Amino acid sequence: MIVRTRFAPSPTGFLHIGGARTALFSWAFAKKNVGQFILRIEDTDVARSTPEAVQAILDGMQWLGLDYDEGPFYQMQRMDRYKQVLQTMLDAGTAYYCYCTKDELDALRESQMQQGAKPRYDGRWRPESGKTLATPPQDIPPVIRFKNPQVGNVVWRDLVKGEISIANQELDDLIIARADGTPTYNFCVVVDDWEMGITQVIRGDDHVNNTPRQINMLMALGATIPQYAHLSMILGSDGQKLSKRHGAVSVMQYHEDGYLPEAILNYLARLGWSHGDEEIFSMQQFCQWFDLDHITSSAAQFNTEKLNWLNAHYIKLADNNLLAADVTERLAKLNIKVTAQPPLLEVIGLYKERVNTLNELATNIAYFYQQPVRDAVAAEKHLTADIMPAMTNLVALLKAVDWQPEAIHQAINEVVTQHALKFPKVAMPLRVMLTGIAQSPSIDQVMALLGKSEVLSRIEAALP
RNA sequence: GUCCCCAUCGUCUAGAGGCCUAGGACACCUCCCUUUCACGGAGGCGACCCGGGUUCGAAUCCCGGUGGGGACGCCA
Repeated sequence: MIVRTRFAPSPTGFLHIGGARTALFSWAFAKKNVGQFILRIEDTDVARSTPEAVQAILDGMQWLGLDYDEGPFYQMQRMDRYKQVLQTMLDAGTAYYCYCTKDELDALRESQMQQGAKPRYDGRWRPESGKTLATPPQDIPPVIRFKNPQVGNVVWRDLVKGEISIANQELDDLIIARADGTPTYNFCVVVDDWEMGITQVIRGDDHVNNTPRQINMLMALGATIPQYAHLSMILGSDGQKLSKRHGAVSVMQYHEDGYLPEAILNYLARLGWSHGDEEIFSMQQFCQWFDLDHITSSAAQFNTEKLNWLNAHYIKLADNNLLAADVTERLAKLNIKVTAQPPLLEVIGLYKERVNTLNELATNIAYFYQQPVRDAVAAEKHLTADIMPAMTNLVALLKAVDWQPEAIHQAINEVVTQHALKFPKVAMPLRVMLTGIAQSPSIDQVMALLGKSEVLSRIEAALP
Protein backbone atom coordinates (compact mmCIF):
# COMPACT_ATOMS: atom_id res chain seq x y z
CA MET A 1 0.00 0.00 0.00
CA ILE A 2 1.26 3.47 -0.85
CA VAL A 3 2.11 5.56 2.17
CA ARG A 4 0.08 8.75 2.35
CA THR A 5 0.61 11.27 5.11
CA ARG A 6 -0.81 14.70 5.62
CA PHE A 7 -0.23 17.94 7.41
CA ALA A 8 -3.48 19.52 8.47
CA PRO A 9 -3.05 22.92 10.08
CA SER A 10 -5.89 25.22 10.96
CA PRO A 11 -5.43 28.69 9.52
CA THR A 12 -5.92 30.60 12.72
CA GLY A 13 -2.33 31.79 12.92
CA PHE A 14 1.12 31.46 11.41
CA LEU A 15 3.10 28.27 11.00
CA HIS A 16 5.04 27.97 14.23
CA ILE A 17 7.95 25.80 15.13
CA GLY A 18 5.86 22.90 16.47
CA GLY A 19 3.67 22.81 13.39
CA ALA A 20 6.74 22.97 11.22
CA ARG A 21 8.22 19.92 12.91
CA THR A 22 4.98 17.99 12.53
CA ALA A 23 4.95 18.92 8.86
CA LEU A 24 8.61 17.97 8.51
CA PHE A 25 8.12 14.53 10.05
CA SER A 26 5.03 13.80 7.95
CA TRP A 27 6.84 14.97 4.86
CA ALA A 28 9.95 12.94 5.64
CA PHE A 29 7.94 9.82 6.38
CA ALA A 30 6.26 10.07 3.00
CA LYS A 31 9.59 10.68 1.24
CA LYS A 32 11.28 7.83 3.06
CA ASN A 33 8.56 5.43 2.02
CA VAL A 34 8.23 6.79 -1.50
CA GLY A 35 4.73 7.86 -0.62
CA GLN A 36 2.71 11.01 -0.90
CA PHE A 37 2.43 14.00 1.34
CA ILE A 38 -0.78 15.99 1.41
CA LEU A 39 -1.51 19.47 2.67
CA ARG A 40 -4.98 20.07 4.01
CA ILE A 41 -6.19 23.33 5.46
CA GLU A 42 -8.67 22.78 8.28
CA ASP A 43 -10.68 25.94 8.03
CA THR A 44 -14.03 24.86 9.41
CA ASP A 45 -13.78 27.38 12.21
CA VAL A 46 -15.07 30.17 10.02
CA ALA A 47 -14.93 32.69 12.82
CA ARG A 48 -11.20 32.34 13.35
CA SER A 49 -9.78 31.20 10.05
CA THR A 50 -8.29 33.90 7.87
CA PRO A 51 -6.88 34.02 4.35
CA GLU A 52 -3.80 35.74 5.78
CA ALA A 53 -3.14 32.76 8.01
CA VAL A 54 -3.55 30.40 5.06
CA GLN A 55 -0.98 32.43 3.18
CA ALA A 56 1.34 32.50 6.17
CA ILE A 57 1.23 28.70 6.38
CA LEU A 58 1.85 28.32 2.67
CA ASP A 59 4.77 30.77 2.88
CA GLY A 60 6.27 28.91 5.80
CA MET A 61 6.03 25.56 4.04
CA GLN A 62 7.57 27.01 0.94
CA TRP A 63 10.42 28.69 2.75
CA LEU A 64 11.27 25.41 4.44
CA GLY A 65 10.97 23.55 1.17
CA LEU A 66 8.28 21.19 2.43
CA ASP A 67 6.60 20.44 -0.85
CA TYR A 68 3.37 18.48 -1.06
CA ASP A 69 2.14 16.04 -3.65
CA GLU A 70 -1.52 16.93 -3.24
CA GLY A 71 -3.40 19.95 -2.02
CA PRO A 72 -3.77 22.31 -0.45
CA PHE A 73 -7.26 21.03 0.15
CA TYR A 74 -9.67 23.29 1.95
CA GLN A 75 -12.30 21.73 4.15
CA MET A 76 -14.75 24.54 3.59
CA GLN A 77 -14.82 23.50 -0.05
CA ARG A 78 -15.85 19.98 0.90
CA MET A 79 -19.04 20.93 2.74
CA ASP A 80 -21.33 19.06 0.39
CA ARG A 81 -19.44 15.86 0.94
CA TYR A 82 -19.48 16.23 4.74
CA LYS A 83 -23.20 16.84 4.69
CA GLN A 84 -23.74 13.70 2.67
CA VAL A 85 -21.80 11.66 5.18
CA LEU A 86 -23.65 13.33 8.02
CA GLN A 87 -26.95 12.32 6.44
CA THR A 88 -25.70 8.77 6.01
CA MET A 89 -24.90 8.59 9.69
CA LEU A 90 -28.22 10.08 10.68
CA ASP A 91 -29.94 7.50 8.51
CA ALA A 92 -27.85 4.69 9.94
CA GLY A 93 -28.55 5.82 13.48
CA THR A 94 -24.90 6.40 14.32
CA ALA A 95 -25.59 10.11 14.72
CA TYR A 96 -28.56 12.03 16.11
CA TYR A 97 -29.96 15.50 16.67
CA CYS A 98 -29.48 17.13 20.03
CA TYR A 99 -31.51 20.17 21.08
CA CYS A 100 -29.51 21.27 24.07
CA THR A 101 -28.63 24.94 24.17
CA LYS A 102 -25.15 26.17 24.95
CA ASP A 103 -26.38 27.53 28.26
CA GLU A 104 -27.81 24.17 29.18
CA LEU A 105 -24.51 22.50 28.31
CA ASP A 106 -22.48 25.04 30.25
CA ALA A 107 -24.61 24.49 33.32
CA LEU A 108 -24.19 20.74 32.97
CA ARG A 109 -20.44 21.01 32.66
CA GLU A 110 -20.18 23.26 35.63
CA SER A 111 -22.14 21.02 37.94
CA GLN A 112 -20.13 18.00 36.85
CA MET A 113 -16.87 19.80 37.48
CA GLN A 114 -18.10 20.80 40.89
CA GLN A 115 -18.80 17.19 41.73
CA GLY A 116 -15.31 16.27 40.63
CA ALA A 117 -16.55 14.35 37.64
CA LYS A 118 -15.22 14.51 34.10
CA PRO A 119 -17.39 17.00 32.24
CA ARG A 120 -19.31 15.30 29.46
CA TYR A 121 -22.60 15.28 27.64
CA ASP A 122 -25.17 13.28 29.57
CA GLY A 123 -26.93 11.82 26.54
CA ARG A 124 -30.30 13.39 27.13
CA TRP A 125 -31.15 13.43 23.42
CA ARG A 126 -29.43 10.15 22.66
CA PRO A 127 -31.96 7.75 21.16
CA GLU A 128 -32.04 4.38 22.86
CA SER A 129 -34.37 1.49 22.34
CA GLY A 130 -37.09 1.67 24.95
CA LYS A 131 -36.28 5.25 25.80
CA THR A 132 -38.76 8.05 25.17
CA LEU A 133 -37.21 11.27 24.02
CA ALA A 134 -38.67 14.69 24.79
CA THR A 135 -40.46 16.49 21.99
CA PRO A 136 -37.93 18.47 19.96
CA PRO A 137 -38.40 22.18 20.65
CA GLN A 138 -39.32 24.11 17.51
CA ASP A 139 -37.26 27.17 18.26
CA ILE A 140 -33.91 25.52 18.85
CA PRO A 141 -31.80 24.54 15.84
CA PRO A 142 -30.26 21.19 16.75
CA VAL A 143 -26.66 20.10 16.56
CA ILE A 144 -25.74 16.63 15.41
CA ARG A 145 -23.95 14.31 17.79
CA PHE A 146 -22.09 11.10 17.12
CA LYS A 147 -23.53 8.13 18.95
CA ASN A 148 -20.40 6.86 20.61
CA PRO A 149 -20.32 3.27 21.89
CA GLN A 150 -20.78 3.13 25.66
CA VAL A 151 -18.95 -0.05 26.49
CA GLY A 152 -15.60 -1.54 25.68
CA ASN A 153 -12.26 0.07 25.01
CA VAL A 154 -10.68 1.73 22.06
CA VAL A 155 -7.16 0.43 21.70
CA TRP A 156 -4.56 1.32 19.14
CA ARG A 157 -0.85 0.87 18.83
CA ASP A 158 0.51 4.34 18.53
CA LEU A 159 3.59 4.41 16.32
CA VAL A 160 5.49 6.54 18.80
CA LYS A 161 3.82 5.98 22.14
CA GLY A 162 2.98 2.32 21.93
CA GLU A 163 -0.34 0.83 22.93
CA ILE A 164 -2.92 3.29 24.17
CA SER A 165 -6.25 2.22 25.53
CA ILE A 166 -9.19 4.40 26.42
CA ALA A 167 -12.52 3.20 27.79
CA ASN A 168 -15.59 4.23 25.83
CA GLN A 169 -17.10 5.14 29.18
CA GLU A 170 -14.73 8.07 29.25
CA LEU A 171 -16.04 9.36 25.96
CA ASP A 172 -19.25 11.23 25.35
CA ASP A 173 -21.31 11.87 22.26
CA LEU A 174 -19.40 14.64 20.61
CA ILE A 175 -20.94 17.27 18.38
CA ILE A 176 -20.09 16.62 14.76
CA ALA A 177 -22.22 19.38 13.22
CA ARG A 178 -22.99 22.79 14.67
CA ALA A 179 -26.44 24.29 14.92
CA ASP A 180 -25.74 26.18 11.70
CA GLY A 181 -25.07 22.90 9.96
CA THR A 182 -21.31 23.20 9.55
CA PRO A 183 -19.43 20.08 10.54
CA THR A 184 -16.79 20.22 13.27
CA TYR A 185 -13.13 19.33 13.30
CA ASN A 186 -13.28 15.77 14.60
CA PHE A 187 -15.81 14.83 11.98
CA CYS A 188 -14.08 16.48 9.03
CA VAL A 189 -10.78 14.90 9.97
CA VAL A 190 -12.38 11.49 9.97
CA VAL A 191 -14.02 11.94 6.59
CA ASP A 192 -10.91 13.44 5.05
CA ASP A 193 -8.35 11.03 6.44
CA TRP A 194 -10.57 8.25 5.22
CA GLU A 195 -11.37 9.57 1.76
CA MET A 196 -7.90 10.92 1.13
CA GLY A 197 -6.52 7.50 1.90
CA ILE A 198 -4.23 8.63 4.68
CA THR A 199 -2.23 5.65 5.92
CA GLN A 200 -0.31 7.26 8.79
CA VAL A 201 -1.65 10.16 10.74
CA ILE A 202 1.35 12.01 12.18
CA ARG A 203 0.27 14.85 14.42
CA GLY A 204 0.79 16.60 17.71
CA ASP A 205 0.19 14.74 20.90
CA ASP A 206 -2.60 17.08 21.90
CA HIS A 207 -4.70 14.93 19.57
CA VAL A 208 -4.27 11.72 21.51
CA ASN A 209 -7.59 12.25 23.23
CA ASN A 210 -9.37 12.78 19.93
CA THR A 211 -8.07 9.56 18.49
CA PRO A 212 -10.49 7.11 20.14
CA ARG A 213 -13.46 9.22 19.05
CA GLN A 214 -12.11 9.34 15.54
CA ILE A 215 -11.54 5.62 15.50
CA ASN A 216 -15.11 5.06 16.67
CA MET A 217 -16.45 7.24 13.89
CA LEU A 218 -14.25 5.55 11.34
CA MET A 219 -15.64 2.23 12.49
CA ALA A 220 -19.19 3.52 12.33
CA LEU A 221 -18.51 4.51 8.73
CA GLY A 222 -16.94 1.18 7.92
CA ALA A 223 -13.72 2.96 7.02
CA THR A 224 -10.16 1.72 7.21
CA ILE A 225 -8.40 2.91 10.35
CA PRO A 226 -5.10 4.60 9.65
CA GLN A 227 -2.07 4.20 11.88
CA TYR A 228 -1.39 7.00 14.30
CA ALA A 229 1.86 8.59 15.42
CA HIS A 230 1.56 11.23 18.12
CA LEU A 231 4.49 13.59 18.47
CA SER A 232 5.28 15.11 21.81
CA MET A 233 5.21 18.81 21.99
CA ILE A 234 8.01 21.32 21.79
CA LEU A 235 8.47 23.47 24.87
CA GLY A 236 9.89 26.98 24.92
CA SER A 237 13.46 27.62 26.08
CA ASP A 238 12.08 28.18 29.55
CA GLY A 239 10.44 24.74 29.63
CA GLN A 240 6.98 26.22 29.33
CA LYS A 241 4.46 25.32 26.72
CA LEU A 242 4.66 27.41 23.59
CA SER A 243 1.52 29.36 22.89
CA LYS A 244 0.53 32.42 20.95
CA ARG A 245 0.86 34.39 24.14
CA HIS A 246 4.08 32.76 25.17
CA GLY A 247 7.09 32.24 22.99
CA ALA A 248 5.57 30.71 19.88
CA VAL A 249 6.97 32.45 16.86
CA SER A 250 6.32 32.06 13.19
CA VAL A 251 8.92 30.14 11.22
CA MET A 252 9.03 33.23 9.03
CA GLN A 253 10.27 35.14 12.05
CA TYR A 254 13.35 32.92 11.94
CA HIS A 255 13.76 33.97 8.35
CA GLU A 256 13.59 37.60 9.47
CA ASP A 257 16.08 36.92 12.21
CA GLY A 258 18.60 35.55 9.78
CA TYR A 259 18.28 31.80 10.04
CA LEU A 260 18.74 29.52 7.06
CA PRO A 261 15.99 26.99 6.35
CA GLU A 262 18.61 24.23 6.32
CA ALA A 263 19.49 25.07 9.91
CA ILE A 264 15.88 25.18 11.07
CA LEU A 265 15.14 21.89 9.35
CA ASN A 266 18.23 20.15 10.70
CA TYR A 267 17.52 21.47 14.17
CA LEU A 268 13.88 20.42 14.09
CA ALA A 269 14.80 16.99 12.77
CA ARG A 270 16.96 16.41 15.83
CA LEU A 271 14.34 17.68 18.21
CA GLY A 272 12.58 14.48 19.14
CA TRP A 273 14.21 12.22 16.63
CA SER A 274 17.67 10.78 16.36
CA HIS A 275 19.87 8.58 14.26
CA GLY A 276 22.58 7.46 16.64
CA ASP A 277 25.04 10.27 17.18
CA GLU A 278 24.33 12.10 13.94
CA GLU A 279 23.87 15.81 14.43
CA ILE A 280 24.43 17.49 11.10
CA PHE A 281 22.81 16.10 8.00
CA SER A 282 21.04 17.20 4.84
CA MET A 283 17.34 16.77 4.24
CA GLN A 284 18.18 14.21 1.62
CA GLN A 285 20.03 12.19 4.22
CA PHE A 286 17.23 12.77 6.72
CA CYS A 287 14.64 11.39 4.32
CA GLN A 288 16.68 8.23 3.95
CA TRP A 289 17.17 7.77 7.67
CA PHE A 290 13.84 8.92 9.02
CA ASP A 291 11.71 6.43 10.89
CA LEU A 292 9.03 6.55 13.53
CA ASP A 293 10.88 4.11 15.81
CA HIS A 294 13.45 6.67 16.85
CA ILE A 295 11.09 9.41 17.87
CA THR A 296 11.29 10.36 21.53
CA SER A 297 8.06 10.14 23.40
CA SER A 298 8.82 12.93 25.82
CA ALA A 299 8.52 16.65 25.25
CA ALA A 300 11.56 18.56 24.01
CA GLN A 301 12.71 21.99 24.98
CA PHE A 302 13.67 24.45 22.28
CA ASN A 303 17.28 25.58 22.52
CA THR A 304 18.37 28.64 20.58
CA GLU A 305 22.10 28.06 21.26
CA LYS A 306 22.08 24.81 19.40
CA LEU A 307 20.07 26.31 16.56
CA ASN A 308 22.67 29.07 16.37
CA TRP A 309 25.44 26.53 16.16
CA LEU A 310 23.72 24.78 13.26
CA ASN A 311 22.95 28.07 11.58
CA ALA A 312 26.59 29.13 11.83
CA HIS A 313 27.51 25.81 10.27
CA TYR A 314 25.17 26.24 7.34
CA ILE A 315 26.26 29.83 6.80
CA LYS A 316 29.84 28.59 6.45
CA LEU A 317 28.63 26.12 3.86
CA ALA A 318 26.42 28.58 2.00
CA ASP A 319 27.22 29.92 -1.43
CA ASN A 320 28.63 33.45 -1.21
CA ASN A 321 26.43 34.73 -4.01
CA LEU A 322 23.34 33.61 -2.14
CA LEU A 323 24.61 35.20 1.05
CA ALA A 324 25.38 38.39 -0.83
CA ALA A 325 21.87 38.67 -2.20
CA ASP A 326 20.38 38.05 1.21
CA VAL A 327 22.67 40.40 3.06
CA THR A 328 22.14 43.17 0.53
CA GLU A 329 18.44 43.11 1.40
CA ARG A 330 19.11 43.07 5.11
CA LEU A 331 21.46 46.03 4.78
CA ALA A 332 18.89 47.86 2.67
CA LYS A 333 16.45 47.52 5.55
CA LEU A 334 19.04 49.30 7.67
CA ASN A 335 19.22 52.01 4.99
CA ILE A 336 22.67 50.91 3.97
CA LYS A 337 23.35 50.67 0.29
CA VAL A 338 25.92 48.13 -0.81
CA THR A 339 28.34 49.71 -3.26
CA ALA A 340 30.65 48.02 -5.75
CA GLN A 341 33.61 48.74 -3.49
CA PRO A 342 34.52 47.03 -1.29
CA PRO A 343 33.39 43.90 -3.16
CA LEU A 344 30.59 42.34 -1.11
CA LEU A 345 31.60 38.80 -2.04
CA GLU A 346 35.02 39.29 -0.52
CA VAL A 347 33.64 40.97 2.56
CA ILE A 348 31.32 38.02 3.05
CA GLY A 349 34.21 35.63 2.56
CA LEU A 350 35.98 37.39 5.39
CA TYR A 351 33.00 37.27 7.75
CA LYS A 352 30.93 34.17 7.02
CA GLU A 353 32.85 31.98 9.43
CA ARG A 354 32.34 34.30 12.36
CA VAL A 355 28.59 34.79 12.57
CA ASN A 356 25.60 32.88 13.85
CA THR A 357 22.92 34.57 11.78
CA LEU A 358 22.55 36.50 8.57
CA ASN A 359 21.49 39.53 10.55
CA GLU A 360 24.76 39.36 12.41
CA LEU A 361 26.55 39.08 9.11
CA ALA A 362 24.78 42.18 7.82
CA THR A 363 25.36 44.30 10.90
CA ASN A 364 28.96 43.13 11.25
CA ILE A 365 29.91 44.19 7.75
CA ALA A 366 27.90 47.41 7.76
CA TYR A 367 31.01 49.49 8.43
CA PHE A 368 32.31 48.64 4.98
CA TYR A 369 29.45 50.59 3.45
CA GLN A 370 28.89 53.37 5.92
CA GLN A 371 31.00 55.23 8.47
CA PRO A 372 31.71 53.08 11.52
CA VAL A 373 29.61 53.51 14.62
CA ARG A 374 32.15 53.94 17.35
CA ASP A 375 31.78 51.90 20.51
CA ALA A 376 32.52 54.19 23.45
CA VAL A 377 34.06 51.51 25.64
CA ALA A 378 36.38 50.29 22.90
CA ALA A 379 37.36 53.85 22.04
CA GLU A 380 38.17 54.72 25.60
CA LYS A 381 40.27 51.64 26.01
CA HIS A 382 42.21 51.73 22.76
CA LEU A 383 42.19 55.30 21.42
CA THR A 384 44.55 56.64 24.03
CA ALA A 385 46.67 59.74 23.60
CA ASP A 386 49.94 57.86 23.88
CA ILE A 387 49.28 55.83 20.77
CA MET A 388 48.48 58.76 18.52
CA PRO A 389 52.08 59.53 17.43
CA ALA A 390 52.39 55.97 16.18
CA MET A 391 49.10 56.28 14.31
CA THR A 392 50.19 59.50 12.70
CA ASN A 393 53.36 57.80 11.65
CA LEU A 394 51.32 54.88 10.28
CA VAL A 395 49.30 57.18 8.07
CA ALA A 396 52.45 58.49 6.53
CA LEU A 397 53.80 55.02 5.88
CA LEU A 398 50.51 53.68 4.52
CA LYS A 399 50.34 56.41 1.92
CA ALA A 400 53.29 54.83 0.14
CA VAL A 401 52.07 51.26 0.42
CA ASP A 402 51.09 49.10 -2.51
CA TRP A 403 47.61 48.16 -1.19
CA GLN A 404 47.98 44.43 -0.47
CA PRO A 405 47.50 42.65 2.89
CA GLU A 406 51.18 41.68 3.10
CA ALA A 407 52.43 45.17 2.37
CA ILE A 408 49.92 46.67 4.80
CA HIS A 409 51.05 44.22 7.42
CA GLN A 410 54.65 45.26 6.82
CA ALA A 411 53.81 48.92 7.26
CA ILE A 412 52.15 48.19 10.59
CA ASN A 413 55.14 46.14 11.62
CA GLU A 414 57.42 49.01 10.81
CA VAL A 415 55.49 51.33 13.08
CA VAL A 416 55.49 48.66 15.76
CA THR A 417 59.27 48.43 15.55
CA GLN A 418 59.91 52.18 15.36
CA HIS A 419 57.83 52.88 18.44
CA ALA A 420 58.97 49.78 20.30
CA LEU A 421 55.45 48.46 20.67
CA LYS A 422 53.74 45.12 20.42
CA PHE A 423 51.61 44.43 17.37
CA PRO A 424 48.22 44.50 19.15
CA LYS A 425 49.07 47.87 20.64
CA VAL A 426 48.80 49.30 17.14
CA ALA A 427 46.28 46.88 15.69
CA MET A 428 43.64 47.53 18.31
CA PRO A 429 43.34 51.31 17.95
CA LEU A 430 43.44 50.80 14.21
CA ARG A 431 40.60 48.37 14.51
CA VAL A 432 38.50 50.80 16.51
CA MET A 433 39.22 53.65 14.11
CA LEU A 434 38.28 51.60 11.08
CA THR A 435 35.44 49.40 12.31
CA GLY A 436 34.24 51.23 15.42
CA ILE A 437 34.61 48.14 17.58
CA ALA A 438 37.36 46.00 19.09
CA GLN A 439 36.63 42.80 17.18
CA SER A 440 37.22 42.16 13.53
CA PRO A 441 38.99 39.71 11.26
CA SER A 442 42.69 40.15 10.69
CA ILE A 443 43.17 43.93 10.54
CA ASP A 444 45.42 43.93 7.45
CA GLN A 445 42.76 42.02 5.54
CA VAL A 446 40.08 44.41 6.68
CA MET A 447 42.24 47.30 5.53
CA ALA A 448 42.97 45.71 2.19
CA LEU A 449 39.25 45.36 1.53
CA LEU A 450 38.26 48.73 2.87
CA GLY A 451 40.58 50.45 0.40
CA LYS A 452 43.45 52.84 0.83
CA SER A 453 41.69 56.17 0.69
CA GLU A 454 38.90 55.07 3.01
CA VAL A 455 41.41 53.68 5.51
CA LEU A 456 43.44 56.87 5.47
CA SER A 457 40.43 59.09 5.84
CA ARG A 458 39.05 57.06 8.74
CA ILE A 459 42.36 57.12 10.58
CA GLU A 460 42.81 60.81 9.97
CA ALA A 461 39.29 61.50 11.16
CA ALA A 462 40.13 59.70 14.38
CA LEU A 463 43.37 61.49 14.96
CA PRO A 464 43.27 64.33 17.49
C1' G B 1 -11.38 16.87 39.62
C1' U B 2 -11.39 12.74 35.75
C1' C B 3 -8.85 10.34 31.80
C1' C B 4 -4.40 9.89 28.81
C1' C B 5 0.82 10.51 28.14
C1' C B 6 5.88 11.34 29.75
C1' A B 7 10.57 10.97 32.99
C1' U B 8 19.15 9.76 31.13
C1' C B 9 24.19 15.64 32.07
C1' G B 10 21.58 22.87 32.32
C1' U B 11 19.50 21.61 27.03
C1' C B 12 18.86 18.03 22.65
C1' U B 13 19.77 13.01 22.79
C1' A B 14 22.36 7.48 22.35
C1' G B 15 20.74 3.33 24.98
C1' A B 16 15.74 -2.65 22.96
C1' G B 17 18.87 -7.03 30.30
C1' G B 18 25.39 -7.98 30.50
C1' C B 19 28.97 -4.01 25.08
C1' C B 20 27.60 1.40 30.57
C1' U B 21 33.27 3.07 34.98
C1' A B 22 26.32 5.51 30.77
C1' G B 23 28.26 7.57 24.56
C1' G B 24 27.58 12.05 21.27
C1' A B 25 26.04 17.28 20.43
C1' C B 26 24.89 22.47 22.21
C1' A B 27 26.15 25.54 26.30
C1' C B 28 29.92 26.26 30.09
C1' C B 29 35.32 25.96 31.86
C1' U B 30 40.76 25.20 30.68
C1' C B 31 44.61 24.98 27.27
C1' C B 32 46.52 25.39 22.13
C1' C B 33 46.27 28.45 17.63
C1' U B 34 46.48 33.99 17.40
C1' U B 35 46.75 40.53 15.72
C1' U B 36 41.42 41.48 18.99
C1' C B 37 36.88 38.65 18.68
C1' A B 38 35.31 34.50 16.46
C1' C B 39 36.51 29.91 13.74
C1' G B 40 39.37 25.51 14.42
C1' G B 41 42.05 21.76 17.61
C1' A B 42 42.87 19.19 22.50
C1' G B 43 41.02 18.39 27.28
C1' G B 44 37.46 19.15 31.46
C1' C B 45 32.79 19.72 34.36
C1' G B 46 28.19 17.33 34.14
C1' A B 47 22.73 12.75 34.13
C1' C B 48 19.91 7.25 34.51
C1' C B 49 13.35 11.17 39.52
C1' C B 50 12.36 8.05 44.19
C1' G B 51 10.95 3.28 46.34
C1' G B 52 9.91 -1.68 45.78
C1' G B 53 10.03 -6.09 42.88
C1' U B 54 11.61 -9.76 38.55
C1' U B 55 16.68 -11.56 37.30
C1' C B 56 23.00 -14.41 38.38
C1' G B 57 22.72 -9.28 36.36
C1' A B 58 18.30 -3.42 35.34
C1' A B 59 19.21 3.17 32.66
C1' U B 60 16.66 -0.80 30.06
C1' C B 61 11.17 -5.27 32.32
C1' C B 62 6.88 -4.96 36.22
C1' C B 63 4.31 -2.30 40.30
C1' G B 64 3.75 1.99 43.38
C1' G B 65 4.99 7.00 44.48
C1' U B 66 6.55 11.83 43.02
C1' G B 67 7.10 15.38 39.39
C1' G B 68 5.87 17.36 34.53
C1' G B 69 2.65 17.71 30.33
C1' G B 70 -1.83 17.03 27.53
C1' A B 71 -7.14 16.49 27.02
C1' C B 72 -11.96 17.19 28.92
C1' G B 73 -15.48 23.38 23.43
C1' C B 74 -21.37 24.15 18.69
C1' C B 75 -11.69 25.42 18.64
C1' A B 76 -8.52 22.80 15.70
